[in-house]
Amino acid sequence: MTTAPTRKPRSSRSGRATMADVAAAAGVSAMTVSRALRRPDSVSAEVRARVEEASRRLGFVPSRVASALASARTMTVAVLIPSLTNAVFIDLLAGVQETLSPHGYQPLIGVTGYGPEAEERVLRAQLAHDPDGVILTGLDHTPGTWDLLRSLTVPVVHTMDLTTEGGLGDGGHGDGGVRTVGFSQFDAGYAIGAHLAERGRRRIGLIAGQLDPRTRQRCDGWRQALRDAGRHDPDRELLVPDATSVALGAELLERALAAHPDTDALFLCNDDLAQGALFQCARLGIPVPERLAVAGFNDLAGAAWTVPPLTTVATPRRAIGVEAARLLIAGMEDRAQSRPEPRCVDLGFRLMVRETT
Amino acid sequence: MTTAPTRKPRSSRSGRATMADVAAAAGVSAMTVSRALRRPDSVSAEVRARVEEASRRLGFVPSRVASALASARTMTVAVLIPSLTNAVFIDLLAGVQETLSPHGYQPLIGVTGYGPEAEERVLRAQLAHDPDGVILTGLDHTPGTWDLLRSLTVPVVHTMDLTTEGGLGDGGHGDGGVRTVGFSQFDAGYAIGAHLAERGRRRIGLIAGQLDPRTRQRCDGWRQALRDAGRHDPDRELLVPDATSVALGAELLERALAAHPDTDALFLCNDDLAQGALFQCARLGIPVPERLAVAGFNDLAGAAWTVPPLTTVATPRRAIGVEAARLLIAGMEDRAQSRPEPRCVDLGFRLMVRETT
DNA sequence: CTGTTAGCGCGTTCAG
DNA sequence: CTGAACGCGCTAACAG
Repeated sequence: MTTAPTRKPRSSRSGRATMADVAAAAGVSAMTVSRALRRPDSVSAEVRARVEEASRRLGFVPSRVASALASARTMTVAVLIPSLTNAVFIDLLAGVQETLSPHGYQPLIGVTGYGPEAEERVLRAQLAHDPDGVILTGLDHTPGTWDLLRSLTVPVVHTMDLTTEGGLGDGGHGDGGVRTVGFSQFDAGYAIGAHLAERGRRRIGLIAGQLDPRTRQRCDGWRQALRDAGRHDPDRELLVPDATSVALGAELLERALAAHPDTDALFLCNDDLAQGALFQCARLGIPVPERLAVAGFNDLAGAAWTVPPLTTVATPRRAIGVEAARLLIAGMEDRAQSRPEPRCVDLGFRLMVRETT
Repeated sequence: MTTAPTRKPRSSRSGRATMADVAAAAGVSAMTVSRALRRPDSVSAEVRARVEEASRRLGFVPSRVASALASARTMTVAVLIPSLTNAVFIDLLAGVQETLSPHGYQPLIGVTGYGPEAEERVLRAQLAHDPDGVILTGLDHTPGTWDLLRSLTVPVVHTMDLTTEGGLGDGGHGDGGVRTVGFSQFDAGYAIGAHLAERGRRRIGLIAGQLDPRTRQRCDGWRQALRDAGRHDPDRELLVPDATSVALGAELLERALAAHPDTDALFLCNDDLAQGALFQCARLGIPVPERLAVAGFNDLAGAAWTVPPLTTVATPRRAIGVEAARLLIAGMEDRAQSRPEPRCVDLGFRLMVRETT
C-alpha cells in the first residue's frame, strides 16, 4: 500500500464547483455570488456579469441541500396519493406537478396503497425531507397522521373531498384548520342515481370496487337518490374490495346479471369498470341502453368514444391538483399570510349524459 | 410595536426535536444517537434502549437534509419521463417507485414533455438536489445532457430502449458507459409487421402519433418487416405529431380509410389509438378482423377486453422500472462496485395475438 | 463501545 | 452595495 492516500472526498458534489469556487473565480465573496444568482438586481451590474460568467464557466449548480439547511426551505412538497395505477390520482399528480414545477418546487411522491396506516408511515418518511408543504388524498387519516399534520408549520391541503361532508375530516379534533380542494362525492353519486331514475329505470343496480371512503360516499349518494325515487333495492348492490379494472367490470357485469337478470340500469363506480361492462354487453348481445342503461364515473380517457358513448360524471381531478398546489404556493411564498386563502374549495363535477343511459 | 420580538426561528424544523435534544434527554452524545438509530447493534443494549425511548418520546424525525449535507447521500433518485399522461411511463414510474421505496430512496420526478432541450433543463434542476442516481427515458439526449451525465459520479440508467440499436445512444461520445434497460423497439415493430403479413394481409397501413424516437423505431421495424414481405406501401403511412389518445385513433382511422378504402390491415403505434380505431370500426360497421385487421402496441389495460380482443405487443414497462431501480441501488449501495452489473438489459416483449388480426 | 472535533455548502445577520 | 462571522443538523474521522 504505497499508493497515495486517495481518500474519497466527503463532498456530496464530487468534482462540482461550489459557491466558494465561483466566488474566487469572480474575485468576490461567496455571499455576493449567492446574491448575484438569486436576486440579480441586488448587486452591481459589473459584479453580476463577473459572477454569471464565472458561474457558467465552472458549470456551477447551487446545492439545494445546503441551501435548504441554511434557509430552512427545501423547495419540496410531499404529495401522498393512494396509487400510481389509478388514472384519477395520476391526473391529480399531473396537475400538482405542472403547477409546482414553474415555481421551482419538487413534488415528493408518496404512495399509500389506500391504507391510512401506510399513509402515516409514508408521511413520516416524507417529513424527514422537511417538505415546505403537504398534499394528501382524502380525509380519512389515522389519529397519528392528524397529530403529525397538526404539528407542522407548513401548509397542508387535503384533496378529492370536501371537509363539510360526513364528518370524516375532524377525527375528533375539530375541523378548524383543515383545508380541502375537491368536490362532493356524495352529490356526484346522487346525481348519477337521480339521472338513472329520471330516465325511467326501475331495477337499478350498483357495481363498485376499490371501496375507499370516496367510493363509499359516491355509493351513499347514489343510494340516497334511489331512495328518494322509491327505487332502492339493496340486493342489487355488488360491492367488492378489488381494484377496479376493465377486466373486473366485465366479470362483475356477468355476476350482477346472473343474480338479477331483470336489471335495467347499472351504475359502476369507475369508468374502467363501466367500459368492461360495456364490452361484456357487446359480447353477450345485450343492447345498451335499450335493455340495460350503463353509467360510469370520472369521465376517464375514452369514455366519450365507447360504443355507445358512456354516460358518466366528469370529475375535475387535474384542476384539483392545480388548485391544491396553488393554495400551497400561496402559503409557502407569502409567509406573512397576507391574503387569506379559502379554507375549502369545491370544484364541482359535471354529469356527462351520453348514449348509454 | 411593543410586543416581544418573535423572530422567526431559523430552523427548518420549527419545534421539532433535533438529535442534540434526543442526546441530552438520553444522556449521551449526539453521535451516539446517530449510531443507535442507524445501526442499532453498534451501541450497547442499554444505551440503545435509552436513545430509542428518548427519540420516541420527543417524536424525533432525523433531518434528511442535514444528513445529506454531512454524508453526501441524499437518498433521492432523479427519474425523468416524457409525460405523466401516457400510461407507459406511469407504469415505468410505478416500477421504479415500488423498488426504490423499500430501500428508503425518494424518486424525484421530472417531466420532460418529450423534448430533449426540456429534458436537459429538468435534469439540471434535478441535479441541484444532488440525487444519488438518475433514471432517464430513451437515449436521445442533447449534447449538454450527455455532458452533464458524464460529469456525474452517481449511477445513471437509460430506459425503454437498448444501446445497441440505431446508434442514437452514443451522441458521438462512444457507448462506453451507457447503461440501459429496455427492449428492442425495432424488433417489436418488426414482429407486428411480420404478423400482419403472415396473416395474409396485403394492403397494410400504419397510424402513428407522438413521434418520439421510440415510436419511430417501432415504425422502422414494421416498415422493414413489410419490405421483407414485399408489401410496403409508403402511401399507407399516416404519421401525426399529436399525443395519442382514443379520440385520435377514431379520427385517424377515418382519415386512413378515406385515403385508402381498400386497406385490409392497420398497425397503430399505441393501444389507445387502436382502441379508438376499434370503436370507430364498430360505429362504421366495419367488421374486424374480417375486412380490417387491427394491431396495437403496449398491451395497455383493457386491450384483452375490447371487442374483439386486441392483438398487440406486450411491453415490460413496469419490469423495466424495477430493473432500472435495481441496477441503480446496486450501484448506490455498493460503492466499491464489487459485483459487476450488466451494462445493457434486454427485457424483451411479447406478441399478443388475439382476435383483431 | 463512546465521545470529540470538524466540517458538508449555503443563507441569515449584521457591519461596514 | 459588499463582506465576515456564524450556524442550520447531522455524520466522517479519529481518539480514547
